[in-house]
Amino acid sequence: MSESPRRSDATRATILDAARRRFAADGFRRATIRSIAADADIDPSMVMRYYGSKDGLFAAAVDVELDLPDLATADPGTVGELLTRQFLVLWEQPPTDEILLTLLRSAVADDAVVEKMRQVFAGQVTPAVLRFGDPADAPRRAGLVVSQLLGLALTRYVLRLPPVVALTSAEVVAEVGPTVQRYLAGGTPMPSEPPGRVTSAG
Amino acid sequence: MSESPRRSDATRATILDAARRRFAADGFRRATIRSIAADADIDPSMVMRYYGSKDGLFAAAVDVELDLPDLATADPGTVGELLTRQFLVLWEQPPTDEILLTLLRSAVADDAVVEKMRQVFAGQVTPAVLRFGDPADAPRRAGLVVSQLLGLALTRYVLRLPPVVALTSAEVVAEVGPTVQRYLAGGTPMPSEPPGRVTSAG
DNA sequence: CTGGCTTGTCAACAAGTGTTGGCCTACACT
DNA sequence: AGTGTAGGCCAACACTTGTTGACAAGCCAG
Repeated sequence: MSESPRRSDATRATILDAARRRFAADGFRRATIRSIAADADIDPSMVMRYYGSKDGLFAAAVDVELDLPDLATADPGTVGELLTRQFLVLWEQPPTDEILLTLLRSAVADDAVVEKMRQVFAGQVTPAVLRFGDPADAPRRAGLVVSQLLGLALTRYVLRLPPVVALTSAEVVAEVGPTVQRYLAGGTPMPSEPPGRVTSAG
Repeated sequence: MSESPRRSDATRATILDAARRRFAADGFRRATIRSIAADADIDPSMVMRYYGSKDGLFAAAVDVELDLPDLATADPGTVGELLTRQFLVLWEQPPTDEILLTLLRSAVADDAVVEKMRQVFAGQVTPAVLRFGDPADAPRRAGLVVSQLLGLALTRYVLRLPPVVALTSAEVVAEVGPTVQRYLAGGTPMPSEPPGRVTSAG
């Protein structure tokens, strides 16, 4: 498969790198082929030649592997902190930091990217949670975990709310970790139809 | 103050209504003046005449008053659930539902809207939290609360992750309420230098 | 050196954008 | 009725976008 390394591989990589930065900084729609090409110091038409279209370039730019830790072998008591800490690493270290920022920024504006995020959720997050606790509950628990962690990413890396930015990594783990832990452990406080209890909501 | 009601007030309102819907559905950049005008069944130039520019229209469309409950007079034991429930109401009832969706969708793509969200945070959320617990800690606690609640909105109303969408309002309150409660109560579980406790995090 | 293929450049297209000015219509006031 | 003014529509501008095709330069095999 790894055929003769083309002479243009360097250009390809340069384009992809510039694209990741631009997409992360501006989101899908604001980032233009022309601006990406300018950053990479090449002609816009080259982007088209190597990636077919802007969509093709984007797809190549956001191909991500989260490499979540194996929750099955983790200490059940601190798995929430473990996952939170790993999440911070993903968002603060290359190359995933720019990719995730790109996904989040663009997902909120483009339906196609929303689908991509659902795939990441279903294909990488839920399976990780599946290896911990009751499998029947896994999607629900994964959803709750993601609601907290993506909210953290949103306020810390996109909206950059000062108090959230000010938190150190250790503080984030100490504050948010227990929340993730509780969601992962999954008390299922009150299903849809409790047998004999009173439902306070209609 | 309330001068003679212009004949065009109805048109103005129609435009604003269509704009809110379009902005909420498509975000700032995708929503075009032309599409909004088409929805309102009027000419695009009318939008310009009444709102000056697309930015002016947007500013008018996202003017929002959250009307958060007074946490000072609330039951301190269930304030987390109260705030979570109120948050759900905001996101599921007109007219705030479309406005908030618009803000969230657009904030992630436009820096100007990010600033607007910071203003809402600093001007409406933090003051509400300020009326509960230690004032010195308020921004930090408000940030954590918002990280959870905006993450909930993101996964439930924007990304529409199936397990999160499937939750009933009561279930959301039951699951997320305690998290908000814990953040609001603000144990400051473990600053930088814990006195004598064992820290499992490095 | 001479072909053929890759790599790169230039200019242009078609579509869609926000925005503007001119013109027609219809109401309100005298 | 006549007239001034506000409400509304049409066509066009200037600009940016993704995308395409023609054409020059550079490398490699013969």
